[in-house]
Amino acid sequence: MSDSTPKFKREPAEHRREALIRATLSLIAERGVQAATVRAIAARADVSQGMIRHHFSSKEDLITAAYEHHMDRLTDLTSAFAEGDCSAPVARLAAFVVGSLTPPVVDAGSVSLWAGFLTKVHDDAQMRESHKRTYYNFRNRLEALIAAVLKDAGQPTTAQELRHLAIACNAVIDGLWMEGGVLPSAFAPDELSEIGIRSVGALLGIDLTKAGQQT
Amino acid sequence: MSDSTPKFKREPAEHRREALIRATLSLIAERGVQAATVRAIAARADVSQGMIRHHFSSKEDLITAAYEHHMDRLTDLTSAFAEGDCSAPVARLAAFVVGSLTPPVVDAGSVSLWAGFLTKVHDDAQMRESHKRTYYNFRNRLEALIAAVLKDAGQPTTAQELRHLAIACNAVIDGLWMEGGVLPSAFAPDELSEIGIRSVGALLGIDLTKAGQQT
DNA sequence: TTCGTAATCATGCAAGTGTATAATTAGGAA
DNA sequence: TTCCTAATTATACACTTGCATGATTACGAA
Repeated sequence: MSDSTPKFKREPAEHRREALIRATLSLIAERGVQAATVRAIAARADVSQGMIRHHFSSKEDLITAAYEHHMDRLTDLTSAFAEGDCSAPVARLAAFVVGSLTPPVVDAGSVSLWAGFLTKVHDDAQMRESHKRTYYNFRNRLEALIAAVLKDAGQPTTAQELRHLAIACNAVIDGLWMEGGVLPSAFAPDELSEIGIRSVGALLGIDLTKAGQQT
Repeated sequence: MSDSTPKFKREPAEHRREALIRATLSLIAERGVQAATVRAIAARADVSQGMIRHHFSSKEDLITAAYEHHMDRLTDLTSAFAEGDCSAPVARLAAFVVGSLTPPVVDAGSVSLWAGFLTKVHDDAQMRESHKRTYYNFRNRLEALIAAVLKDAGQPTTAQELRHLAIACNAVIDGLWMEGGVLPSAFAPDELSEIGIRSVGALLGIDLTKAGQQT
């Protein structure tokens, strides 16, 4: 039997894993967690449903992997703003804030995705660990930026004070990010990032508005 | 056929609805949204599963009703703090913030519940409307408290400025509330409310720490 | 070329889902 | 008391879910 066209193609395991994760994320972002069924994911990735169990130990495992991928991407996306050519600490912090509060980081699908995963954090230990990791990852980057800004401004701070400031700034950013994603119509364009810049500035006692505008 | 004990009792419709909503909320808070099945809810409410369709047009309808009930309760719980015997605006605002950031408002089940509902906001119009209502309800109460504080302090403000401050304060509170519920071990007792008090104070340019301690 | 094997697919299964339906029955009205 | 009706239950149905199984098949190694 001479086959003309192969019925399927063998891919490196890593490619397949990525494809399945991408399919999962797009599905959840569009139609919610409950829409991410084994069959739907396989269909979107253009593979048979058996592939999920072959490349992941369970569907839950895939979901967890997708969550980590998504959160890491969000953090990276935000950090990329701060890593720009601007060298002054205030400018980098301002860029970080603006990056967190504008598309594509602020996005309905992203928030919905995040909320869906949050529900699993409650009873899944692995998920909780994953959330903890990404939370601290983001907050620690923020704390480092804040420390640099304060040092640059000649404002001495204790470690505890710094920690509190990072927690507070993180909270404003998270809160604004969330509402911006859920109720985009409730805010004017650039309103969120403007509020973010001013709020973080107020929390630190430093004016970030000039640094924020130049971005 | 002489019946000794009745096989069931007839209850006013409102009682049954409340019982079903309570059962739904406790179930979701404990084991997540996906655990809130028709059968599980009925079992917890000690009724047959047919009751759900009899008192609500669908399971989704029950879920929505439960969501509204929960969010209204959270807002009421928080507002109750501000309505205390303290008459000074700063004290009332401080009490509002502390109330938002301590149990029972800060609670793992509450946050998980809220996150579960948030995923539905994305594609269910009725849910989105409900979320919008509760969000504005909370934010407007906060804005009123802020306005009173600023007026009391003799700080004139424009409407837009007031709006921005309310959005920002709301964001910090939301962010802190969320992380406190999800990662309770990440914060010392009273650390959240302390950060909240200081942050809101910094945003408004007013010291709330004295007013916060007395609560 | 031949062949082994791991990747891939097609199919089936048991459990659980929301909903529909008809049979019961409590409790007030006549 | 006797009925009537709406609240309540019990059961069944059609469908979806995640997972397991065994048959295929691509593709590198020998």
